[in-house]
Amino acid sequence: MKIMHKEHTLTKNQQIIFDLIDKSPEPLKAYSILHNVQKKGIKAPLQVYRVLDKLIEIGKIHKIESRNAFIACHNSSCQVAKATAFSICEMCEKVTEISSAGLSKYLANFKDKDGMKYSKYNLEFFGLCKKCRT
Amino acid sequence: MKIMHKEHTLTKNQQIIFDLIDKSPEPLKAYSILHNVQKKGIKAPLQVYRVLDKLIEIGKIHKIESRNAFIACHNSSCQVAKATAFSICEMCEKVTEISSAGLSKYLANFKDKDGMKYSKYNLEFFGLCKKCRT
DNA sequence: TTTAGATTGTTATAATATAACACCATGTAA
DNA sequence: TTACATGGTGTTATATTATAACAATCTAAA
Ligand SMILES: [Zn+2]
Ligand SMILES: [Zn+2]
Ligand SMILES: [Zn+2]
Ligand SMILES: [Zn+2]
Repeated sequence: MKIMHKEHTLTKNQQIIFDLIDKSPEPLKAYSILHNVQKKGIKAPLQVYRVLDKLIEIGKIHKIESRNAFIACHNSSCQVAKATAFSICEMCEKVTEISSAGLSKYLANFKDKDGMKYSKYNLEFFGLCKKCRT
Repeated sequence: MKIMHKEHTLTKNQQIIFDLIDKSPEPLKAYSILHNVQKKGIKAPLQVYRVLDKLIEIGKIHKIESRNAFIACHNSSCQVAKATAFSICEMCEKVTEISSAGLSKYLANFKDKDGMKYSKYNLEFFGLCKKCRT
């Protein structure tokens, strides 16, 4: 199976915003991104949201729905399928993308009561991270 | 194990808003709720959001995070644990709460690479519903 | 070169959600 | 009874998140 999502050539705006998200240790919110790229010429919310939409579409970033925040993808298996899973610490808000072959296989093969399968899903686990548990 | 979440006595505002959500065939958005209860004396967004927060806390409703919408719970097993799963039709936006012992068991027992388990999670499956597939 | 598609820049506005503060009802303890 | 704690309410204002609409520009293929 050919993987092509990493091969997209990003435009200037896309590269600027992706770099910012990619080097961030935590998910970034849209207006925080805007604030950080204004000095690079990206001045309006819509410019940010358009780039975010595109980066999501090509699998370079994901949206953490429960937080309205965006994180770079570091999981080569989830990008085409848009099948994502995260753990979220409710204390410090640390977010980690889960890369588990077992989990993705289970979910991709899950059938609802009508026998319907779903290749696209988003799963968010909530708890306390290692640091916050101690 | 004693189940107590259904036993909450709702206040007037809580009952009004829960009834509205409960009888809706589709998830409702906060401002749509507001619009529909203004004739009953609930006039401000904050009154709605406070009730929504409480109803979520006691397990009577869930939030569909990817849609910013609220749906009544019809699943007796998910309310204490706040472990929820939904299927969402990307065509008609129909949302169904998934009640699968196998799925909830699998997710409750899932361990991440640090061996961490999560009793709280939210899963949203995306696809086409039966009607939209044909 | 022409054309179609994608991207950009811009202003304005819509939609979603919370802060802050005063007031009220109910239950419990002194 | 009084005092206090808790949770719910009403209200105004504001913060945060996201999209509409339109014109201009760039890029790659035919
Ligand atoms: Zn990913
Ligand atoms: Zn933590
Ligand atoms: Zn439920
Ligand atoms: Zn449908």
